[in-house]
Amino acid sequence: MKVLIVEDDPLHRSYLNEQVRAALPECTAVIEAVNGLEAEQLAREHSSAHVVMDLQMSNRNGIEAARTLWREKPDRRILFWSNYSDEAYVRGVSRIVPNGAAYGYVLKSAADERLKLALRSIFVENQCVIDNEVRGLQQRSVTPNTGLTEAEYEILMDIALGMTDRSIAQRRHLSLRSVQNRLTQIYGKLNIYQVSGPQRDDGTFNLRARAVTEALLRKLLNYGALERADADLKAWLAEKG
Amino acid sequence: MKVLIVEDDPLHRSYLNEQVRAALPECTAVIEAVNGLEAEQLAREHSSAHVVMDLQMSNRNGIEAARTLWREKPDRRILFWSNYSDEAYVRGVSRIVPNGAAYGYVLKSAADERLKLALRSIFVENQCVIDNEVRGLQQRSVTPNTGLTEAEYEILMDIALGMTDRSIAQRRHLSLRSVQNRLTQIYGKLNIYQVSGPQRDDGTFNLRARAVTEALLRKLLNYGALERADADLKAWLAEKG
DNA sequence: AGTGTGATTGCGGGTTTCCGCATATTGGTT
DNA sequence: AACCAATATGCGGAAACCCGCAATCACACT
Repeated sequence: MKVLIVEDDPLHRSYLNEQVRAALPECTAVIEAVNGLEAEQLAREHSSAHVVMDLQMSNRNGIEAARTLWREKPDRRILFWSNYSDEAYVRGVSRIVPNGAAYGYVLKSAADERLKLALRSIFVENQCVIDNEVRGLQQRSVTPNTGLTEAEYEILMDIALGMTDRSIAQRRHLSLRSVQNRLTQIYGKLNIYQVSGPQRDDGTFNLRARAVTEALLRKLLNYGALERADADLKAWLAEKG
Repeated sequence: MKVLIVEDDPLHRSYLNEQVRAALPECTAVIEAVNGLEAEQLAREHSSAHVVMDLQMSNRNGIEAARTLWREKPDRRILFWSNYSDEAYVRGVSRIVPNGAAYGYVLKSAADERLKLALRSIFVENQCVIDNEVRGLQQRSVTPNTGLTEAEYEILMDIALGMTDRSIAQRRHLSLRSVQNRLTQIYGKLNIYQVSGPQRDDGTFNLRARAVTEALLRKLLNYGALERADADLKAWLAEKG
C-alpha cells in the first residue's frame, strides 16, 4: 500500500507522515506533496496510492485537486484532513465525491487515535468516515427550514460573485422573477430581514449584499468556494462569448 | 523575560515554544494560550511578558486580542506570526498598533533563523521587524493608483457588510452623493468595469456586489476583517438606537 | 491675493432591485 | 379526475443604485 500526503504546512506534513506510518504498518511508501497541483502529478505516477490531504492550500486547493483525482480514477480513496468544518467545505466535498467512492473527513483538532482509526477504516476497510461535526452539517442542509437547498445555494453563489438578477436568470435558465423569488427565500432563511433586533426594516441594509455577508459569517461561503465559483463563472462567460 | 505564546494549533504551539527557548536564553518563563480570549487574561497576570501570536484563531482572533492588549499596555511588544500576508490582515494590524510601539510580523513560511532573529530584534532590541512580503503591501496601499486609500477602504468594508448608500452616508457623516462618488472610485480601482475582457459593460455584474467579491478574491478583505467590522457595525447600530 | 487640484454636494434621470398580487405549471396524493 | 402544495412566470410600482454634469468648498503652493 502506498499513501500520498498532500499538505502545505511542513509541521502538519511531518506529523501526518508519522501518523500514517504508525497506523498503517502495511504501508510500503509514503509520498508527500505540498499543494494540489503537485498532488495531481504524483497521483498519476502512483495510481494505486491512497490520498490524505488538506483542503486549504495555495496553488490548487484540496477540493479542486480531489475533483481531478476522482475524475481520473473514481474509486480513489481520499481522506480529507481539515482545520474547519465550514459548510462551504462540506458542500464542496460532497458535491464532487463520485458515486460509491470511499472517502473521509477528519478535523485536525481530532485526537491522534481518531485520525489513525480513520486511516485504517478508509484505506483498509474501504469505509467512509465522516467527522461527527461535519455529519451534522450534512444533515441540516437537507432539512429545508434550517438550511438552503441546492438550488438556493447556487443562486447565493451567483449573487456572491456579483451577478445581476438578469444574468443569473440567463445562466440558470430561469425567468427574472423566479430568480428574485429565490432571492427572497434566501433572504428569509438567512434572517436578513431582522438583523440586529426585530422590526428593523429601515433601509440600513442592502439585502443582496447583506445576504452574502451573512453567508460568509456563517461559513456557508468561504474564500475557496468563491475562488472556484469565480473560475466557473469565467468559463461560462467565455463560452457564452 | 517572560514570553506569552498565543496559538491555537498544538503543533505550531510547541514549535514556537521550542524556537522561543532556543532564541531567547534569557527567557525565564514561557506561557501558552490557545486563543485570544485566554491571551488577554494571561497577559493581565503577566504584565511584563512579551507576546508572540497567531492571527487566525477561533474565539477572539489575534487582531482583536492585540487591540485589547495594547489598549491596556501600549508599549507591549507583540510579534505576529501568521500564515498569510493578506492585505486585510496587514491593514488590520497597522490600524491598531499604537504610536511608537515595537511589533513584528513574520510569516509562518519563514525559516527558523528568520523567526529567531525577529524574536531577538523585537524582544531584546525593541525594534520593529516586518516581513518583506508584508512590507510590500504596506507601501502599495499608500500609493494612490494601485491601492485603496483609508477612506475608500472604509466604505468598501461598509458595502461588504451590506449597508445601503444612505446608511453609509449617515455613519460616515457624508452626503449620499459623496458615498456614491467613493464607490465609483473603488469600482475603478478594483477594475470592476472590465471584468473578463475589455468593453464588457453589459449588465452581467452588479457593481457593488462584484466589488466585494473582487476584494475578497484579492484578499483585501477576509473573514476575520468582516467579523470585526460586523461587530463594530452592530455596536454603532445599537448606540444609534 | 491668486491659482489649481481634489474632495464634497446637489440635481436629474436611466437602470436595477425588491416585492405584492395574480396566473400558470409541475408533481404528487387521494 | 380532482386536488393541493410548491414552484415558475408576468406585471407594475416604490425604492435603491449608478452616474454625468455643474457648483461649491478645502487646502496647498506661488
